[in-house]
Amino acid sequence: MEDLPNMRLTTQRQIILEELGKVTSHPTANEVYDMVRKRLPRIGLGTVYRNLELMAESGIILKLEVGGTQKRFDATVTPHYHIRCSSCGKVDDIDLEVQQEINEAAAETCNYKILGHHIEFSGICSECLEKKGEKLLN
Amino acid sequence: MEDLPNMRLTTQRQIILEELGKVTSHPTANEVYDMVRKRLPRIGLGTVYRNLELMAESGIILKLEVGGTQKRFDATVTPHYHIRCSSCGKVDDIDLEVQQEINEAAAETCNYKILGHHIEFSGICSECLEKKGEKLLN
DNA sequence: AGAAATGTTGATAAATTTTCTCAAAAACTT
DNA sequence: AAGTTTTTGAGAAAATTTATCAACATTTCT
Repeated sequence: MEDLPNMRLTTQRQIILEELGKVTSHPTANEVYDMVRKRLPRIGLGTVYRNLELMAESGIILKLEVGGTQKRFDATVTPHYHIRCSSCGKVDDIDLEVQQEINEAAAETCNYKILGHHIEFSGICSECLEKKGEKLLN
Repeated sequence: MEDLPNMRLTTQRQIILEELGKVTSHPTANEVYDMVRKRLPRIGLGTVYRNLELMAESGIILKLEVGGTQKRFDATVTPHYHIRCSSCGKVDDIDLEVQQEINEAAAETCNYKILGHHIEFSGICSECLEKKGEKLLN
């Protein structure tokens, strides 16, 4: 938690951040590990986990705890929603305006202090729709 | 997947369903296991996982893949939203009307076939707010 | 009712994902 | 450049979930 005093900019951190910034998918820690390993073959998986977690805590990146068993990470920190393919599990951004007003609506219905919200759509991506079409033709 | 032909109503299934129906929290598989074990001490954790999964697939209960590392289950299958305490991790229902119209809005912005959506609010529950207050006083 | 077929359980092993430990290495300070 | 603090990599360990399978239970078929 207390990582603001002396958070060092190591090669590992730079490259993790760069690689995450390159993709619009929302890779899991293990996928980031694979991406980073091409440039830093000796990096440890623990280092990737540790730094993704630290960066998420300090707000540099976003940690998505969406459907599926694994956490996913996103270099885009401006608020936006996601859609997850129920068939293949991939997660895309969805370009829908953020509805700040529902936070107030929510605050009235419960005694939580509301911090924010996230909307996750579920659907079938175009690739999987095509595959299903193929199957139906056979 | 193919569980419609002859899905038997065993004692284990009945009790899992009953215990899940008793609570408004959204217990994890392990919490359900603890609840059920008081009545069926010899039940296996695998049986609980297996049946929660089967019931979720057949639509009898809801599987929530909300924040946090564990899956949670809900005996209420009518659509509703959730709020998760960022401090203690518990999940409550939130009584906000379901916004069906955002599905159409989402459909226009991407080429997925939209199946649905879920909103997860994050906040601090009243218990945790109190605890924080106590800490500040010390 | 008894035999055969099918479905389920509990126990355990295994897989998956994430976190922890710690000596060595790297990055900052002075 | 020596001292201090932070980070790394490697591996062990923890936590959660899924798979395996023989024994048991339920249903179906004579």
